[in-house]
Amino acid sequence: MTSVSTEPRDTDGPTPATPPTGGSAAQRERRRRILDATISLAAEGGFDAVQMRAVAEQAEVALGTLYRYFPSKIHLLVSALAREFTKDVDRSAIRATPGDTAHERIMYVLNRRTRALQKQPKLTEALVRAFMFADQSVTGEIHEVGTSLTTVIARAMHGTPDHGEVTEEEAAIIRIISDVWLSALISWVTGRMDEKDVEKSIDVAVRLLLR
Amino acid sequence: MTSVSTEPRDTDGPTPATPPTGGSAAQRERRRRILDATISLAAEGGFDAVQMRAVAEQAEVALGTLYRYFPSKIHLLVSALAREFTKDVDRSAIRATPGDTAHERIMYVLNRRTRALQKQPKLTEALVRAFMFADQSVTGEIHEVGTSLTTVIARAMHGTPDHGEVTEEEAAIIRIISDVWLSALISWVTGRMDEKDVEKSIDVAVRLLLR
DNA sequence: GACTGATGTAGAACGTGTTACAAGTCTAGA
DNA sequence: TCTAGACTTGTAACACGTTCTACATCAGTC
Repeated sequence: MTSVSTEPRDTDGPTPATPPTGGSAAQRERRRRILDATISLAAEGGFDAVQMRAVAEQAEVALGTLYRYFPSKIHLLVSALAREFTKDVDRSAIRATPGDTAHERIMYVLNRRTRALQKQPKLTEALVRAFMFADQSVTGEIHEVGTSLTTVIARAMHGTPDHGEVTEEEAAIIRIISDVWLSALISWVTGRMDEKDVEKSIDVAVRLLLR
Repeated sequence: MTSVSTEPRDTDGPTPATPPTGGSAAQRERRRRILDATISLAAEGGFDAVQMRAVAEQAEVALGTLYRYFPSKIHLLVSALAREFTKDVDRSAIRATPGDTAHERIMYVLNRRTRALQKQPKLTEALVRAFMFADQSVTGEIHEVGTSLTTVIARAMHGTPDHGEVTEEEAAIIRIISDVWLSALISWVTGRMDEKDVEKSIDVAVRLLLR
């Protein structure tokens, strides 16, 4: 499925590849349709239902075109995840997070997001599995997701939309919280934790880390 | 690759399936050969090189037999991981972990294991990716791995081979440390962290959690 | 308006995980 | 020893991610 060993393989220069912005209007439109189709299929049937032929058909592009835009299924799903997360970041920039303490605010933000994901279990399963399965070639998209998450938590920590300077220590804490959140999400997706467990495990982590 | 939706599919009763113990001597032997072949192929070429036909050939069993023992590639790899981890647990039971503080002892244990994994990057990549990609049907094997890790950390925390009663709080801390360790391992496998980063991120987590 | 290179389309083809099947082999019990 | 049933084997077939190829279309340039 993934081949780390092969060379860059693409000798052609100007592939639209992945950038969300840039390209003609028609291209941005196609990209949007592809990601919409991905989300829609994932929401219905999870990871397995996101079949490249099905995505291409629903997005009304040829299979080759799909692969020109997203070089693999994993890229596709992680890009979809990145797009969704970016929306959240934009929202979180609008106003301050409610809550009196950093703990409360972080829990507010993460729980809100967790519940949103839990409303669409299939979609979440698809996105989380893809994220976890991603290899080296997906570094860019993964990083984008990580940055979104970090930004949102940092904002919640400080309680203001402007993400000021975070100290080394704060950055470390945020990273750990992200790790725990993702792990919990995986456990939930794979049925090893229920919704309560997820909230509790994050709550414990935040409490231990912020004391 | 994975289908959660299908029925149990096996109507026959006495499948050897997965249990490491039980079955005839020949069966235990076959199981061992299969896991050995898996590890060997993974060590050479990582996840992609563990091809079911190749495993079957190297283990000198038919493809159908391989699937009777391990119902999917993911089961196979996670079982291999579980076997390796179990060995570690057995070793850790033999004598007390060196180190004067819980922090030191935990770092000792995790770093030792981390370095062992880093010596075989391809193998680690294969095992970690499989672990992360596992779905509901692999719960049993995953749990086995989680238990091993928890046990080892608990022992290190207390400094004695006998894992006495762990408090709720300790259990929570151990879980978080496991999460961070796994996340770091993934980041390392996918080239987003180097070896130093892995150690540091765990060190920070342990320090923050044990203070 | 014709030419050219990039982009898109349709569909075949290939590789690997997984399943299905027919026939051989081994084991326990009569 | 013979037989029934489970277990193995070898092999074909299928599904889906991915690649490849031949042709159509479109945008920009002369």
